[in-house]
Amino acid sequence: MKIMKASYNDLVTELKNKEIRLSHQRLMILKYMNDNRIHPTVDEIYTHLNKEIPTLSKTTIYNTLNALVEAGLVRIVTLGDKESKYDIVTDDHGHFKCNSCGNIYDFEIKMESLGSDELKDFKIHKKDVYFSGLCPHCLKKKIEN
Amino acid sequence: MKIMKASYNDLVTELKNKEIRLSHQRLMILKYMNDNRIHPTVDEIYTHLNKEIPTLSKTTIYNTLNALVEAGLVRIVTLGDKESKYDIVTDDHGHFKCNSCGNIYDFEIKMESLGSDELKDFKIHKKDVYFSGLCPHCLKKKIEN
DNA sequence: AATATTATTGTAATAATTACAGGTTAGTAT
DNA sequence: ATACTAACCTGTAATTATTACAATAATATT
Repeated sequence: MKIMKASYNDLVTELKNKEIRLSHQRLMILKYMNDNRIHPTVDEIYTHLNKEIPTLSKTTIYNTLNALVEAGLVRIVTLGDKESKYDIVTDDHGHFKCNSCGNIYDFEIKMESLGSDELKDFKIHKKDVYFSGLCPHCLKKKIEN
Repeated sequence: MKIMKASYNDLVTELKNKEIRLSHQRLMILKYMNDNRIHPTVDEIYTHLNKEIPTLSKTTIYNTLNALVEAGLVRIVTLGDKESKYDIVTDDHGHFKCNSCGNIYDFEIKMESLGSDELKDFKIHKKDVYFSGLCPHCLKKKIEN
């Protein structure tokens, strides 16, 4: 997993490598994603960054995220909620969603072991593994009550 | 996988077991899901059934599907599209979505092999595996052109 | 520093899903 | 069979995430 958080300069380099033009908004969005590994929604990004950039528009966040997804720097996580979530960790890993608190937990997974004979003639571009249930924290709470 | 298609009477029994009241609409929707294993959207169900039940409302389809999901007779498949898809096969299996033709293919998968130490204290209710890429058919077309 | 290209912003449009109220139907008891 | 009650169906309106678009602003290059 891309656990290491990148420095500001690294982010600039990443964007340049992908031929994405630099802008204050884009860098702030990418920096937020890099510093806060919480699979944020557009709204969460907006709420947070709006304090620093009061003129920020949600459209910009959508546009930026779409560009980052296109460039492979960010992945969309669709866990059945209405709002899409965005993940800066693009290496293969699973997502667990707690149905009680809503938190999302990453977990490692051996994607190779998922190969299926039925798919031998398919070209697989993307593999997503989503689990859901109760996290240890909520499980404990539930037992106590 | 629940490959066997159920008879009409089986469907009636299934609903009664889950304490879902019988109605013409519900039975028709369930029958459609049972006969057409295409992971249909609400709109597809509506378009098809509207021929037989001209007064059918989309709200009814939403309500019915929500009830069926609640009862565990149907699963929602969220593959990044705007519209949700619904799957009557509730046994564990993976979904492959072709990015070219949009078709969804089921494939078997050993969900047990997906266990992760990191999740040993989690209560897992649901496991979803989504792949995407190109199906053999579209792959062949692409090579030819 | 000037210019051309691209990004940002705000508003308006789109579209999936849900809320709601009134008429209808299914299940049950008589 | 009939009547009754609770639940369902339907159509419209509301909600909400995302995209489209046009005018303004910022970025990169010469």
